[in-house]
Amino acid sequence: MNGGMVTEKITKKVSLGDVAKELNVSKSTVSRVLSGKGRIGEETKQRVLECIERLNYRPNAIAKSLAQSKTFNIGVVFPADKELSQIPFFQSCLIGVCEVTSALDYDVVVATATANDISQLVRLIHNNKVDGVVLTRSIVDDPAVAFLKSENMPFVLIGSSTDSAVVQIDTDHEAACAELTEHLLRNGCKKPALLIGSRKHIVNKSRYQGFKSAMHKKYTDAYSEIVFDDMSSGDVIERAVIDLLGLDCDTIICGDDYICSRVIKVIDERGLISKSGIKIASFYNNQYLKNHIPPISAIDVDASELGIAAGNSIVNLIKGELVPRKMLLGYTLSTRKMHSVNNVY
Amino acid sequence: MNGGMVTEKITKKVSLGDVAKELNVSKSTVSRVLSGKGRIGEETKQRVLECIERLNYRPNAIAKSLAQSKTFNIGVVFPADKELSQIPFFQSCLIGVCEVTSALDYDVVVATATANDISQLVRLIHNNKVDGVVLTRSIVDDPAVAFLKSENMPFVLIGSSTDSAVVQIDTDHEAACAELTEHLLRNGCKKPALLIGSRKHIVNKSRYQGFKSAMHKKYTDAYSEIVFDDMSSGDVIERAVIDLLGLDCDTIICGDDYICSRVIKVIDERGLISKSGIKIASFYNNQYLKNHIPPISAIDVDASELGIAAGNSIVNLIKGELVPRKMLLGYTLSTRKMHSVNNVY
DNA sequence: TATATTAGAGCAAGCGATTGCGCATTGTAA
DNA sequence: TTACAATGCGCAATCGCTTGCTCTAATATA
Repeated sequence: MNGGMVTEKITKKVSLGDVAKELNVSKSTVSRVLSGKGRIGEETKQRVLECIERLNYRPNAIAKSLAQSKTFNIGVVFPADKELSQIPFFQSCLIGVCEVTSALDYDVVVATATANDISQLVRLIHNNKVDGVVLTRSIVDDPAVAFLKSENMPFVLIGSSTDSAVVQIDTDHEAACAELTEHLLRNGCKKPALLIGSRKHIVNKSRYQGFKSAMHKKYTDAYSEIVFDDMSSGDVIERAVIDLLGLDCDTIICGDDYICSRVIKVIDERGLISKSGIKIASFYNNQYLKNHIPPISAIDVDASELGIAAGNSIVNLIKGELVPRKMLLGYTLSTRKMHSVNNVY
Repeated sequence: MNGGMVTEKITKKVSLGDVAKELNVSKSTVSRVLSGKGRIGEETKQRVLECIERLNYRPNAIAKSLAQSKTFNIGVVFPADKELSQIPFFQSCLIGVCEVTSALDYDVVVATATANDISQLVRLIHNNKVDGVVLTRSIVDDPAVAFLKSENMPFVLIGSSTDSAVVQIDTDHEAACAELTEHLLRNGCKKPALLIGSRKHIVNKSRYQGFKSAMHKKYTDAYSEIVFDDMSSGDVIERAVIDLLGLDCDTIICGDDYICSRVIKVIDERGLISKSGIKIASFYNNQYLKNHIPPISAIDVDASELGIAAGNSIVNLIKGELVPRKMLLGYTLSTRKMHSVNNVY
């Protein structure tokens, strides 16, 4: 707008003291108009605000942190395990958390972690860099949970925990899996199989429950179940599928997109979809799998919504407000049908 | 280990002053043994270290930041645009950045941004919360780049820029696309088409160059090219594919996984893969697409490697060291063949 | 032995905010 | 008119750590 840019660039950052000096008022006064705490005359207030604007003053968050012993940062733990690092679920969570916390004037600092290595998280906490943490997945005996509790650090978990003291935000996986299963049974499925990862992941336990209860309602025991302890190997999954095919299984419910993609591979390779009419269902199926022909029925979860809820909860928790101990968010059952009518599913 | 836990939990955080007092030395001394700067006698040093250990003292990173006017945080800008939020590429980048910065005692704070909205980034910078920034995608006339330059904030870009002053870390997309194209031409492809997103994304310009130069080498003009301005709509992509099929195109090179998945859908729906033998190639193809039958040839990029390089560069930049202005990292051409021999590709 | 170095450690002033307390000044009730 | 409360602001301590400078004692040099 004007030619003053150059000189402006050269000037050092202006501090609260600078604007106080400029106005011949005390730093307290400036600080108080900024924070809204304390008693300030209307006129002074306006003068201060004008000056702040004019000098382009930006409060230094670090100094504020030190004075208040708060960081205004919340930590997000991001799984870095090989088999999880490709799942967009966490990415969406993160975006959701950022969205709310940013609006509440908090920032998000991330630490990656694996099931065995939480050293980045430990560093973060020990350096006092965050006021609270959100965990984005849950495993049983999670060392991260244990650590955060021992450090007395507020945290919320996206997922479920057997520890009723932790604040949990989750999809109702049990209900979701039950609903998916029932849908399949109502639509011609005779002998479904459930293919999920290790029960170390609590989500898998829930799904297993949902699956069983749906089968039970139908008074049938004609199902199979397979649980892997090591999802990272595609080969294991593929062998399991081959086994299932030998057991007259007519539908495979996959625990996540990764499993689903491997299942598809085995079936496609053998051209079995069209021949034997074996069908596939899944959870979380992402945009790639959504385009699969024939379509896959799936439980869709809005991960960014989980992130948003988690962000709100952790901030409230930090502020000492009451937060629900367990929140269950909705899901969507997408039952996709073929456009050509003869393969309704 | 012992029963002292309870009392330890109750005690307030111990500060540098506490350990100084305990040892009857000055705070400077403690500070200096921690930082390694200044002259300290060997014996005192040992005493201090022992005491730190005994009292379980953790330096307060905030106070350190204030004293040194450094935050030891680096910002990572994460795209939140709808069509990008599902791409695991950025997630891997992030993990890579975290890995190095954590080792160098820096933390990562993320800000999401879209092509139009960089307000989270602005907040981050204005609050003085980071010492440097890494951008994870490049668009022409990026407002984020302009902003960071105007704020005089060090940053590196994962991607390429026409602005030769910015530090860039990228895959050689031009070479990669040329190599992929040549591979296809050598293997029976007669009339390939390039399907990429808007040239606002610099990566697309590069690929276009690579494609053209490969075609030129082969002295052929028998190609089609299609560029979308709006990748977010799957319908647009699908219509484009139908157009291409009408043009006798025998191979489609997709700019990314999202495009690829839509292309696959159209082709699968029509059963064209087997019938007309149309083939698909892609960039970045992820674990889901990797399982596709028939296989897809693709350029693989190690995103976490890009993140690692970016993390190193930004830290060096912050420290005032020299960093290469432009780094090109490797890529892998995965030419997948069918296991059944009659469809080599 | 006298003098110049140097090693080891402390003092105190920052860094840029927040905040409890105290002191005028004004408004209000007695 | 007097006493008291409310209002508006400033003083200075504090948060926990860094760092330039100073001082002393030990060591090296002449």
